[in-house]
Amino acid sequence: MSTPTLPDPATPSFSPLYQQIKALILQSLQAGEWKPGEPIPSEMDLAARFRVSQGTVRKAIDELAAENLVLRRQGKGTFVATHAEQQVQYRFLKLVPDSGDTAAEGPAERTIVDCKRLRASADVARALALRTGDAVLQVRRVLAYAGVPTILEDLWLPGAPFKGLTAERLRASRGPMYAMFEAEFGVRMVRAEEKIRAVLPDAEQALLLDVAANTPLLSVERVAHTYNDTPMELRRGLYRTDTHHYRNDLG
Amino acid sequence: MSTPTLPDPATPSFSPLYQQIKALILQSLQAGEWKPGEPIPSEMDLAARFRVSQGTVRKAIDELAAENLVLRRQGKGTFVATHAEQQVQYRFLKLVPDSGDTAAEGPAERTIVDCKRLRASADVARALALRTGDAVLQVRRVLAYAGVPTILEDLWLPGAPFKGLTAERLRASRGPMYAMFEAEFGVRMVRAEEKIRAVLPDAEQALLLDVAANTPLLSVERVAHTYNDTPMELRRGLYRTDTHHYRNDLG
DNA sequence: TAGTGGTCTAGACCACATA
DNA sequence: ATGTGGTCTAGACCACTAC
Repeated sequence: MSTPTLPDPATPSFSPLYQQIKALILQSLQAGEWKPGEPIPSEMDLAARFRVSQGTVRKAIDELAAENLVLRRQGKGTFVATHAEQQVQYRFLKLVPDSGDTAAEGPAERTIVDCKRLRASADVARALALRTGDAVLQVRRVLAYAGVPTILEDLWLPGAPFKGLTAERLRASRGPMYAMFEAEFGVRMVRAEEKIRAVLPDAEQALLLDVAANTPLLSVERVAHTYNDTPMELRRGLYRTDTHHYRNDLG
Repeated sequence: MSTPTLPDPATPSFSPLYQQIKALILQSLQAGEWKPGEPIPSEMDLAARFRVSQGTVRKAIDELAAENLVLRRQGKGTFVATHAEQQVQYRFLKLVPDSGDTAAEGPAERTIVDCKRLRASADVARALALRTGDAVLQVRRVLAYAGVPTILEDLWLPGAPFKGLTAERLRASRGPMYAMFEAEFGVRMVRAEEKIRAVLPDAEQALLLDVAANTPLLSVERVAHTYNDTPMELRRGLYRTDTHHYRNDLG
């Protein structure tokens, strides 16, 4: 009944109480106090823990839910969001078949072309907030739909958090790669930004995607971030857009 | 002091009260009871009008604000969103210069190439929820940055709501086209969806964008909707991505 | 000073899921 | 029956804006 985990509400600090609560919950998420897919404590429990009203906790969780960090399920609880969810699988992949029938087409067939350790070039280092020459992993893979190679991806990961990642482990994993990152390396991708251009493939890329050298392709450069906006992946994708398109909703 | 504009809260219907309030406010927005840029009544006024608590009105407005239909300004009021706002200008345009310095580059130079009335083809009619052969307007324009033609747009508008739109009026208007649609035709674009592909230009397109015929370009097909998800514009853009890129944030 | 939206609380009741 | 999140209310106080 004495010092709460929290700055005294009587000294309102500078940010609203619910923002402070949100930050505290975020810290627990980041620290791994609750694992992806698991429920976090109920609103009442959190309210007691932080010595605020349930309504204040609710507003904090509302914002976390809006940012897709947690998932509310009525009657059951609030759960730590995960890329392994069936409903939100491939959250970051916006390429959809022209038919619009995502389900009929089934999951992509995935081929790991390559996975090697190397030293970060200047631009890779900049994107991952590393220093040039730091250890990184580079993965190249191809995704095919109905036997048609459609996506060629090169991705770079910081060496330290992904120590032990090999082509074999990539081939062995079933679901989305980001789900594997969560389960095996404790790295949760929370937000990403993409820069999209139209390009022509080089000879090797054309071969891997089975297209002519003059076929225009989407170049999608993605930087994915974990908590605190820490960049944890640089991904350069080449998308064929003869049977698929990149879909974007503008609110 | 008798019949409220609202179903009796004692008969809760099937959707939450705040959703019903939201729908009623939406109707007033759609009917033009308050014009773009103007304030809507205060939360207290709306609560009295609908005979619910201020908190319920607040939650309804919260959702409208999250959907960018209204804009809250502390201490001043809640305002009908508009495309003419300085801060949210070009809400739907995701092409940004590679330098990232949007401001330094200044607004685009706009050239109206063409504006004509014609009959809707099958695909245009489908996108605009019209019948093939219905009257539509077609506009073609080029946007240039620092003298470099960068965007070539063809857009189709339903004939009826845009009666009286001419190339002259387009050339005369200053701000974003969507702001002009609001002010001159009472049509507010609220939501849009885009399908993006990589393509090669035809001869005419290459000429207008001043690029070689084998230059890959982004094809951005946008359908913009007004209230009630009514499609009101089909726009096909060709973007040069040598100095700009399409930027997308994935939450 | 008055009015607006923003925060915080406390309590009642509802809808859903589980045991 | 119990516990969860979801809705609704009422009232107090804060922060910002305008006059």
